Amino acid sequence: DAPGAPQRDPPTGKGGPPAFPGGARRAESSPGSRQIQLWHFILELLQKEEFRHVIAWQQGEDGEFVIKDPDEVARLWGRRKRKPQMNYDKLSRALRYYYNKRILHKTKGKRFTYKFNFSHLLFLSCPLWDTRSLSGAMGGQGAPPNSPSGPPGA
DNA sequence: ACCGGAAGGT
DNA sequence: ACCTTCCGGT
Repeated sequence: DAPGAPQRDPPTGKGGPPAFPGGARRAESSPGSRQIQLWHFILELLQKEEFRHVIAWQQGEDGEFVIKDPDEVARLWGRRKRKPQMNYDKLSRALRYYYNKRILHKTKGKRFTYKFNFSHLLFLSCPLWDTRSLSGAMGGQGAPPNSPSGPPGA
């Protein structure tokens, strides 16, 4: 398959989704089809051999990856989101918003290099999960769970 | 290249 | 909420 291929349009129900009373996670349109998030897409590319010339894990550093072809990653992302005017400048701004969310941070001094905070991602997915039990298991092809059903807590 | 504020879109 | 667009500053 092709991660750059756009997703099918989910049938929009009528009325639209009103704000949830609890302020908790409401479905964007329907429970199964939320919009793809950038960090999901990045992981999607990273887990496929066919894109190793475009983006790849940095050897030796846990969760660190390097964008080898920024223009191509931006093109694929724009294709997925149906934003043909996407470029690396805009994509990287979106990545920068992840800094405060503690999903990503920049590896300073290394060009086009960022690092996932897997511990934080796992914690968001499952707050009771003990990350110490799999500290060594994420070098290389770490495959984090696909359940970002985060408890807001706030 | 990289940063982060500001406004806008869905 | 999660980006997209734009842009002045480093």
